[in-house]
Amino acid sequence: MLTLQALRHDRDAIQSALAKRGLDAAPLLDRILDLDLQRRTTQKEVDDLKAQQNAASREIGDLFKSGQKAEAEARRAEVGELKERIHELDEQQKALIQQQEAALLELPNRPHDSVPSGQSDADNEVVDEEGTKPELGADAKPHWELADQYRLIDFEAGVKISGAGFPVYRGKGAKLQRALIQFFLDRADAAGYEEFIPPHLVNSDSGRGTGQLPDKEGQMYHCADDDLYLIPTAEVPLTNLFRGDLLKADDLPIQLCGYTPCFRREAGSYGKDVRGLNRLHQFDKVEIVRFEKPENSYAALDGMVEHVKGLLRDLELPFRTLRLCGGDLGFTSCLTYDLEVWSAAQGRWLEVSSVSNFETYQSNRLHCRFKNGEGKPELVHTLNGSALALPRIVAALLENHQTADGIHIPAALQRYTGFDRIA
RNA sequence: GGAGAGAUGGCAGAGUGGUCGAUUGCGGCGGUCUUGAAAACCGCUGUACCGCAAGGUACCGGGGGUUCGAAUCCCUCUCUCUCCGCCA
Repeated sequence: MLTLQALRHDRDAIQSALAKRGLDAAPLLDRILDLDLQRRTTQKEVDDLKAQQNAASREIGDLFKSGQKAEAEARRAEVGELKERIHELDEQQKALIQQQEAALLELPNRPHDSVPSGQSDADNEVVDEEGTKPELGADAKPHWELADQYRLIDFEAGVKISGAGFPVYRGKGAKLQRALIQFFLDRADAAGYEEFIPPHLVNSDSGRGTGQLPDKEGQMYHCADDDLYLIPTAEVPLTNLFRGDLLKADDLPIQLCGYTPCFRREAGSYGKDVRGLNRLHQFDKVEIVRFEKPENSYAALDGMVEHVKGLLRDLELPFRTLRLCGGDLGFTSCLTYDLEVWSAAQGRWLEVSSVSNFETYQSNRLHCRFKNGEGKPELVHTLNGSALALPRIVAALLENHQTADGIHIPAALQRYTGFDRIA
């Protein structure tokens, strides 16, 4: 969430930045600042009363020690009244803080200056486009047909054992998954990201830390008996590794990566979006995460985008980069680049990566800080990106690289698959 | 699942009702010494909120209670550790 300090100092700028999301934040901002004023007023009052009580307690202690019992008893009665009033004000202040927290949670992150305003994904800005879209014949097949033809993925078996959105990979289809994961991890490692294998179930504190809770409660699978959530992305456990920590300036930047399965309920999805591998309840992803000093975070963001582009180039997939508009920008993000690959047989772009800078929005909830040059604790900037999510990559690989005599495996991937063609 | 022990500042670890926001060590910062460094010695070194400031308030796992006064006593929750049981 945004910091109160930012809201106090930059209210108007924040309001106009949030307008790019199509959000009229004025009422909420007014409410938060009003609650803030009330809280400060109450605190001043209660602090003064507590100061009186503390002073009285010290005196009473001294009186008892010097044997002035009567005097001490008299003072005790006085303090009784103070206590009542203090308790009352404490409760008031607690309520104010609670309301303020709730209001702050409703407020999304402030979009970066470069974020275009817009309503939906139609208004996203295409930053660049790279690679050549293949010319496929009229008999080109979508990936779900190819997956069936070459016996790579059994969607029906998945339906039987779990339900829709839980594909079963088999044979070369399974090997391709494993090859991609290994390829992505090796590339992340080469780029300086330390590999982690985190838990796949997390507690609610972790969900709150990265902003999935309370905002996207319904999107995560929840194990009610143990109050644990299946991770929707490795971002959650990886970022929460440093929840509550005070880092040294020398520790930064921190670069992590990890492969995990990801679980998403995807309530409300339908139609062509869910066909084949386009949208799943369980899928595999390699995630990269960075903790940065504020002055470095946007350079780091560019570096992450470049890293992802390198992967797509080596997979010989045509792709484009989008700068998300305010309306499409995630709740917790300041600036997000989406990378999309061209799905030749479906004739559409598929999102395969989302790279974001959250600035201090997550670290404020996480209480993750570092000691800056002056030795003062300061919130770190957090960033993350998919590098990469597998299903749509597989879809694009199958569709784009289909030939009359099978599916060609990109050269960079062959040492991982152990085969150069699926036939 | 059963029994017991514990949770204190960046880390380690004292503190069992009253100047305790907290002894000490390590780490960090500054200084003396040195050509430089190490060692030694000296000093400083938690966070948040309110306040122009002086200063005030809160925080010893979370929540509640007793008391004029709680790190310290009571209740409760969470977590960690040890032992036993079960088990990949």
